[in-house]
Amino acid sequence: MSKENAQNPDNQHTPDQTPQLSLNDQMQRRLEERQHLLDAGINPYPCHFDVTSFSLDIIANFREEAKEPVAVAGRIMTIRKMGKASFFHIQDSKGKIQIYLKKDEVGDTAYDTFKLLDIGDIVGVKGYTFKTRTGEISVHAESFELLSKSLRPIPVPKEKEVDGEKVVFDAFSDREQRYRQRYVDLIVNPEVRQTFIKRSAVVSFMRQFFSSQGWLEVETPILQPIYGGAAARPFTTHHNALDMELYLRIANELYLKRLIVGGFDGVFEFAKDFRNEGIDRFHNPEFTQVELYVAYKDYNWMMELVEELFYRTALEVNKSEVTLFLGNEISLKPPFKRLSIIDAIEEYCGKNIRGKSEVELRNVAKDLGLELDPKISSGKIIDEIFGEFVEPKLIQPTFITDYPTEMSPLAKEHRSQPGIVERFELIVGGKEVCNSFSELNDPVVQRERLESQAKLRQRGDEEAMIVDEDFLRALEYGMPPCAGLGIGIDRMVMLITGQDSIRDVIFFPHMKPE
RNA sequence: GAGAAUAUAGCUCAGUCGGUAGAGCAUCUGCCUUUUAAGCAGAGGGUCGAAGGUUCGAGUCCUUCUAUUCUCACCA
Repeated sequence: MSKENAQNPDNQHTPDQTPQLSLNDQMQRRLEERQHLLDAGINPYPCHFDVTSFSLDIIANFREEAKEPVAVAGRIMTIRKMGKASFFHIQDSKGKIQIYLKKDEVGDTAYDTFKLLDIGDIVGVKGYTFKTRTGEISVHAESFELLSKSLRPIPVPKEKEVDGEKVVFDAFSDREQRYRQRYVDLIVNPEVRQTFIKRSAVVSFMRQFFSSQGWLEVETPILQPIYGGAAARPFTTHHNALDMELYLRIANELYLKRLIVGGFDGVFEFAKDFRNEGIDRFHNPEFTQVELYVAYKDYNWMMELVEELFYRTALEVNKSEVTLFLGNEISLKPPFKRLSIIDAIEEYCGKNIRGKSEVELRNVAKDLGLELDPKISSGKIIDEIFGEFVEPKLIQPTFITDYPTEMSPLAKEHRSQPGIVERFELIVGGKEVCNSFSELNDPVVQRERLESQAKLRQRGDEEAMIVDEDFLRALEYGMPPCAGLGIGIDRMVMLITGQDSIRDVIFFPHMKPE
């Protein structure tokens, strides 16, 4: 599999050749058992096994009168040896099923081999279905086969049913170990597996939803010579042959809009984006965002699309429009509340800031007890007030609309109100989950906006955007009116699956080296 | 970047006033042919996160470091 193995034909280590495994007594014993198996002519790592049935299907389709022949494979999770007969559970991709193994049925040699197996080993079993005296649907083994010997002890928790509720003892719960060794987490914590299955279902449903509208799924550069489309610091890398700096994308917005210029009616991309910023339970340095651009539409149309998308995704994945997120019961049933950012501040702070000057806004912030950086201007002040006093209170899905122009250099000026743009964010549980606007398509205005960003940058704002001449050239050819949308997939999955940390919806969250 | 908490057996955790390491599960040996947190009898397993220091003596007290978790800051 790996290059190291390919270069090392002698990877049939004997125990004393593998000091890198840092053996404890349990691993030592398992290595010895592996050797015993090899000595007995049993390959502990054969090539294939023909599976005919899966655990939960066997249980679902069980009929008392029929002994169905089955071949199942999976990892041994429990063993109960009772002298000349044994019970064990194997776990496959769908769940667990009990196996019953009797010495006088499989033979002495096979039974002795079975006694060398451990919790964690992967086996294939052929036999027939039956129900035990205590009523558990099981497989009566006629033969079994070791498919992979496990060398490390697996922290399998003990489970007990109390009044139909499953009680778990000594669960593998150390977060650090769970994230660093996600494979172990997935083996022993079934709810973790379910979360990631749901994540996959969310993405496939969205993909199907977008595709069925006739929009095109596309791929755009991750390595970008000029990064843009968001306000964030990038990761920088270097291309050797070209001897040039490249940036890992912080967004793909500007590339997708080039494709709208190119004549597609709708394009979307599920994109890994990278932002060189802090890590906490809502932020991972690489995260997934879907961006969607649809020609001839505006942000009002997009709000309706987002309502439908969230609602239908919840129904599809959870069979319910209700979800528990950050301790709150959330309903994703449309319509979602809509509030302009100015109205939201009035509603939650009792302050009318409509038409206020920068000095007046500063006084409002002061009244509310907010310390402000003296350098920031009106738009940022409004954003600060909103972020501090309003956003955390928006628990049920709420569209916040009509942001100050200076905070949104890629959005189109509002059709009837000066100084603000046609933009919305969807806030759920006090957190932003998506961002959208009627896209700015006037190349002259866009150039002015980017140039004023460049000035902010010169004054030390590291997150201000860079002038992207090729993007402006594309707009100069003419981009139709267009609605754009970005949804943070990780946060959306947190919402749908009820997880309170982004690390619980990303298989391998970023960790410092061990 | 700041603060708080945590780090002891494969897993989950105790460990008192500083006196030389404990439990349950897992593992090993023996018994047990429908068990299910199987049971019964016995056994092994520890660089107490790392490095210094105080002390006759440190899992325990002090200092530094590392990682994780939470909160804040930064940030969507």
